Amino acid sequence: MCGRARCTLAPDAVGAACGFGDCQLRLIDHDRYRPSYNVSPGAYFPVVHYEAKDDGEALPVVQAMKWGLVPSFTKKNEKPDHYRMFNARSETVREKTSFSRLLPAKRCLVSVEGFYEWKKDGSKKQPYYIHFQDERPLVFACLYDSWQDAEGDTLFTFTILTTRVSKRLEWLHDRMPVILASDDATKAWLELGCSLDDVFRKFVQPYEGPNLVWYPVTSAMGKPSFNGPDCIKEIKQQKVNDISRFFKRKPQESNPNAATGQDPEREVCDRPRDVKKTKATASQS
DNA sequence: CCAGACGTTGTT
DNA sequence: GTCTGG
DNA sequence: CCAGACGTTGTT
DNA sequence: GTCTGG
Repeated sequence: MCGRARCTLAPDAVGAACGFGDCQLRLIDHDRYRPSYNVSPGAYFPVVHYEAKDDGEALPVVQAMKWGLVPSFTKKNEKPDHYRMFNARSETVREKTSFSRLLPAKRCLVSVEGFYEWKKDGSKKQPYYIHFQDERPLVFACLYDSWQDAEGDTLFTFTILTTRVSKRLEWLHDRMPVILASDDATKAWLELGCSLDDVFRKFVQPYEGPNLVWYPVTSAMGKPSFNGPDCIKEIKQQKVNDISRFFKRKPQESNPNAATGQDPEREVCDRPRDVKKTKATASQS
């Protein structure tokens, strides 16, 4: 889960989403970040974390890092593979040596407008765009690391924690990213005020809120080179899907919208078609 | 002790 | 770096 | 994650 | 099916 996303956020929006709306965060390597409607591992994202200073102080910064963890112990001559560790299972992240070593001091936050997930229907694949209804950015719990290449250049990379899927999204997939949807949650992940056990029990959980919504988008965005606002433009459902549904052996049992008669594949209807800001009723979870 | 691995996804 | 396997 | 390629021989 | 490239 979570191998593609939209991130066109400006640094101030990233800071605000991560709970630093009241201060100007220092930017590191920000020129490397290219806002995009279709980002995959290997691309730079604006990442929020605490930078340890020499005097012991730790100040929050927005640093451009590549999606797809390249651990510090990677061989210098090795070619970085950003697709090997772009996700980390939250259920096992404390046991896995590659990730557990990062938990004490390499936690970070990544903010995006939304992410993509492909619904598999036989041989057909239909991508969906998943986002907050009020267009508030999502914040993912992440871990980062740095690696020195053969030339001595330092590469900063991160991985997104995943968890089992929420009830509302289980018709689509069985995994989802760990979404930190409150300032308490982002602060707990970044600052670790309480114990790791507490953080995992309280905040590293599937996001179940009803304001996380979705709609189908063009399959053209499956091509990583396809970019622009058309990636998140809602499309009408294909007839092919209706036909394949007719021939399905079993009906969809775990569909939370079945009782309401709502089509789970077109969950959100009343959203603006473009990127303009709207006066949405902001709801917090 | 040293050597070697260190991951997630989905699909079957 | 740190854990597992031999 | 998805998309796209996936091969050898001989001859010029 | 399976590997590579983005």
